[in-house]
Amino acid sequence: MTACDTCVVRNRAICSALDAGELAALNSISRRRSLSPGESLMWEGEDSILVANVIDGVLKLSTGTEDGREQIVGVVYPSDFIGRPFGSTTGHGVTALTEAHVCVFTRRDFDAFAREHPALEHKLLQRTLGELDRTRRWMLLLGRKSAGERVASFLLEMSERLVEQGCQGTHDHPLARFTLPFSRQQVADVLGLTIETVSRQFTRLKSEGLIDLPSRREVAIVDREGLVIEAG
Amino acid sequence: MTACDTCVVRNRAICSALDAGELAALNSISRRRSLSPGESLMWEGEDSILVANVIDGVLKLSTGTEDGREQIVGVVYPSDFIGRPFGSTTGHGVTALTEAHVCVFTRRDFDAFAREHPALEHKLLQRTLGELDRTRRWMLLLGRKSAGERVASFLLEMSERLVEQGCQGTHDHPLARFTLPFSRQQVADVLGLTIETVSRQFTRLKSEGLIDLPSRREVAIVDREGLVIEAG
DNA sequence: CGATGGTTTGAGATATATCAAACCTCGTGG
DNA sequence: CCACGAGGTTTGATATATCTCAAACCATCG
Repeated sequence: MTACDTCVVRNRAICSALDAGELAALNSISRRRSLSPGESLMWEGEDSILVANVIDGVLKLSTGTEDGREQIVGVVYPSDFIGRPFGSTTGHGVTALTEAHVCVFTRRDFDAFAREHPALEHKLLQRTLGELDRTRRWMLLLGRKSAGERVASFLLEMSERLVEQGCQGTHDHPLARFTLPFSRQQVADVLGLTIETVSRQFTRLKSEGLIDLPSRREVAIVDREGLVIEAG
Repeated sequence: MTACDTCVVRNRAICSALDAGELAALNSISRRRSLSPGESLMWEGEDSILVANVIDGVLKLSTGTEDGREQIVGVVYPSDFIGRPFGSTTGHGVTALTEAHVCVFTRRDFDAFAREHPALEHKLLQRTLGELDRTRRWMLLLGRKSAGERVASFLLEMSERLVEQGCQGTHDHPLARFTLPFSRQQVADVLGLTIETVSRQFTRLKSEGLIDLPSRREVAIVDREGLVIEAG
């Protein structure tokens, strides 16, 4: 009985490419780790020592300029893969936004294992291609969208990605209501805006009846149609 | 004697993972194609039918909003891979910026071939991971940098990526002078700015002695140090 | 209850966009 | 050979979205 046997992301993470025996081998080089909100798993520019799978929680990937401006360049959810295999350095830090559990490997071990398991590499390739698609879509937002469009797009994406993926195929209806894993400042860092601008857009969308804000971290989408239009 | 035998990117593209026999098999499902500047190889939102390797030339990957705003989300050079294997649709158009030659596969054929050649998939994974890194770095530029910083960063990146990679390892000195494969409008579409702002930054950098502009498409980097500082 | 950290609101400053005109460059045809 | 026109580029004047700075506000927790 290994940790993998009870792993909740067993069927969705890249590990799903492996059979029982292979999984046992992978398990033997892995280590579980818990992270509290704000705790970092890796730092920008650091030698790429670790890679990991997200079991539980939400983490941000972020870079910054010398003078302290920050940009969140990615957000990862359960079953997502973290880190830079087959490379020497990580271009961004990885920090937990919520309580999180990850399944960690040293890059050395993981690289070696992956090279011997093409099915695993295939899953990783698929995941990486998907992440690249998503990242490029985000570039349109950062390069060309207004503050209002950015915030609306952001809320829609959140409502889609925060769905608790039960093992059974709960067929991915976007949420009408959810708790943001981000502070206002972090939302600003995702969208390339300032905290004040984000706050103003939130209140505007609320006053226009498109969303509701029951509490600081909670969002309810009242008029999804309208929000889609607002998202440009 | 196949087309691959004389291919100039033979040793740099993902094909370098294959031996002579495998290469012959790959060659049999490939097709060469020439593109003139402005010609498109795929369109945004289209079913993902083709993938390709760039042999020669520079191409842009771009998306846009309904109301006509455009954002270039990637630029590909010789030996780069184009398209979305293992996926159903392409999220961005692919258009030649210069005369270009590509080596095209149907996605069906390529997917099948790749699944049987792990070494090829491994190369593709490495390339995709690198592209993801580069794209995320670009997000910092789009989200947090000023117009001046963007243009300076752009020129530095150009000077690094336009190096003619000879077969022998000409060890990648960035160019002091090069011809832009972009119009001013396209530079604006890469940087998320307007054409006027780009133009003004070019003339400013020139007047400050950091660069020279011998002609519309040519750029000479006079003070690389200064440009790096300017890039933020 | 008061302190603290995050958030919202307000007033003003500023970088970039927008609109418009002048300016090159280069190819075409008289 | 020169005049012309067209497309792209630069320059200028103004508008505006977003940022900046500052204060008020609000939940939370000791």
